[in-house]
Amino acid sequence: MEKRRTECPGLPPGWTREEVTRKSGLSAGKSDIYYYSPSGKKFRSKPQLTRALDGTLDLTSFDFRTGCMIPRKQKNRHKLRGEGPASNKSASQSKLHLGTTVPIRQTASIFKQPITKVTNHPDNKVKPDPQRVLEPPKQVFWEKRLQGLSASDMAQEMIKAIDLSKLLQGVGPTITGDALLSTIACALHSGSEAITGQLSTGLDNNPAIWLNPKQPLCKPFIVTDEDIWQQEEQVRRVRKRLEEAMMSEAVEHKMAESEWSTDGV
DNA sequence: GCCACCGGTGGC
DNA sequence: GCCACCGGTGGC
Repeated sequence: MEKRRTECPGLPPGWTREEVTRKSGLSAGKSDIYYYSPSGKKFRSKPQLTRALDGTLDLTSFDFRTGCMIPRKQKNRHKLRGEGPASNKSASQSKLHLGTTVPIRQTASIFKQPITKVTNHPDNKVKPDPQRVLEPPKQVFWEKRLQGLSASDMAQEMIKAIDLSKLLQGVGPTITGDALLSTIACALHSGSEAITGQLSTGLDNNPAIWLNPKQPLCKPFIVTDEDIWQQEEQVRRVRKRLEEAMMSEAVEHKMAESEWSTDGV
């Protein structure tokens, strides 16, 4: 085989390595190694590659020819973390940097990579996940855009949030609002037993009183059938509004589509 | 003008 | 002597 282009395990997903065997001339039989970025740019040498991946990946221990990370030698146990195998520093210089050298990860493991399942089967191959490669980068703090938003129905009328304040009350002076919700959410997700709240009395006045760590920091409460029904009803109303909204949008979409098709092409 | 391909050489 | 790296060029 003269040309081989393969995914490279030492580089981020999307980068490929190619080995081209020289066919003629004095150097016939020798081969050249090329790397291709996900965008298709070709790289002919390690310095070129290093410049392209600068700040993304440390290629100190990257073997350009094989495409693998060279494992650090275990012989010299005094060698500092982050020092490449080609380090020319003398022992005394190394000592000066003891504890101040910022460790640099020597592998590409900060990137999500396909996993090779090792079996005895010789045809076993790495199967990259195309979905992950195609995943678009997220905008920084994109979640922030959702902050402070409230749901509203089609008539721009705000949908009232489910009101738990009457039913659930925190214990102690600071357990209100978000803190109350957090403590309940935490108990819901971390434990499997029934949530009863703190059963000890006098918690508001006596800071030394025994708290049950398995229960949220709220007063005992009873959820009635009426409470459950009210919540369900609220969810039903929201679902109905959503359904109506989606239906009307689908109708609009259909109309726009039919206009487009009758426009003539 | 681009680029695949091979030659030349500096550093080891 | 080897080879990583890069220059140069012929073919398109």
